[in-house]
Amino acid sequence: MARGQARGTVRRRLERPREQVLEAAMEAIAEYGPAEMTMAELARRVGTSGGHVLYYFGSKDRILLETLRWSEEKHVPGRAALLAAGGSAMDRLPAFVELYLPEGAADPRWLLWVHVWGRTLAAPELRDTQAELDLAWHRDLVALLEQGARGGEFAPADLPGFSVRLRAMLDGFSTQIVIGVPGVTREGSLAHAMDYARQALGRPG
Amino acid sequence: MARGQARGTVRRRLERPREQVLEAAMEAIAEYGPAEMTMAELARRVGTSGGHVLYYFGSKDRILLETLRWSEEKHVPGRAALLAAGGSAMDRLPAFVELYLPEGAADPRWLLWVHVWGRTLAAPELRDTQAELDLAWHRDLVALLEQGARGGEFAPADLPGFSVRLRAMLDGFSTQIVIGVPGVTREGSLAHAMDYARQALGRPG
DNA sequence: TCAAAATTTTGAATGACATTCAAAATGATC
DNA sequence: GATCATTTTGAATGTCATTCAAAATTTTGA
Repeated sequence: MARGQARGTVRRRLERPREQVLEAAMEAIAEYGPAEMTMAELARRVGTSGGHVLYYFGSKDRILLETLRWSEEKHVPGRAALLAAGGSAMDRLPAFVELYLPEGAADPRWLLWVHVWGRTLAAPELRDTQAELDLAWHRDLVALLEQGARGGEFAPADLPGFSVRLRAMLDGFSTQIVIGVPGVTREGSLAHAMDYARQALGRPG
Repeated sequence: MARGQARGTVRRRLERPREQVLEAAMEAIAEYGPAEMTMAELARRVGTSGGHVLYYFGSKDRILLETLRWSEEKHVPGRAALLAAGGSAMDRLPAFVELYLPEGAADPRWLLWVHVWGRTLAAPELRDTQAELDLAWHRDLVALLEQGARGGEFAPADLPGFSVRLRAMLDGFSTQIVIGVPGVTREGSLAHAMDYARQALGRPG
């Protein structure tokens, strides 16, 4: 996974340069958006030079991709807790969806997703990481659903298929939320998603 | 709608400059993608100067937005025919979905959608047109569904709500198709969408 | 038909950027 | 502590969208 950034070498000036840069990138993205975040500004924030940031990460695309990964990783514990919590899966599903959706318009994590989508054809090396991050959500959603199925909460169904469909729907809503389409909210999107989920997974009887 | 481009003035050099530019833009986007299409290249294609294209359209954002509109307009007749065709709405729904989805990876219409999403926060003037184009799909989908409901094909339900959910799902699939996520295809996405539709609109009885 | 007025068209700046790179600084190794 | 490897810098480079003043062309009104 790592690529030479962390192979045992000791750092000189910057403490945890990777962390620092990604954190600064996230802040800059929250302020300006991914396209408007410049190497110079990012360098200024971590107290180094633009050239150095690029020496370290290789390209702006890679910085943004690593920032997306870093931002996605923050959700892992929350999802794990949700999976471990026990109880009704259907009752936990809204919390899962809430983790998935953007916090609101201009949520930096989702700004990154949309930005990275737009860069993927030109920079196909972005694809693997996206697939990997997506798979993490898929796995955990399917795991949650399987808990529900095992517990008899809903009829045995094509759970992975449902996960694919639900996440596609959530991607659509998330896109609209993050770019600020008027009238599309986190709450409304959650309601839509749960409407679909209840219909698709409805009680066995 | 028009803004001074077409208020009765006679054109000089270029015949139908708007059409020509948008057509050329579409071709360039199909070849390079929206971000990589340069003003210089676009100008070359229509035999004018980069400065002129911008004099005419104001900004690259506006060109891309107008190109998206132009590209969307091509779907209007197809949708209208579908609505006028009569017969089972559920049977016509797949054709609607096929119109909605990208033709495949790198479909220029969908490259434009994704690109415009990414520009929307920085250029909020893009929002109205997006909403307008989206509304056209929504209206026609609801109209098709209402035909089905009137014909007793499915139980009376929240048709507009279903349209919102289905199109969110289709947006999610379309994004993945257009950026070339491996394994996500037009056919699979159609099947997913119809799976949802049948479940949500299933027979009254 | 012609001259002023209006519009279009050009192409050369401008200013922002990501990226590259050679040189300088710093740290590791023996 | 001298050599080697790595990191860091900051000044080019090259690519763009965008701007703008000047030139070309068309329209208008007599």
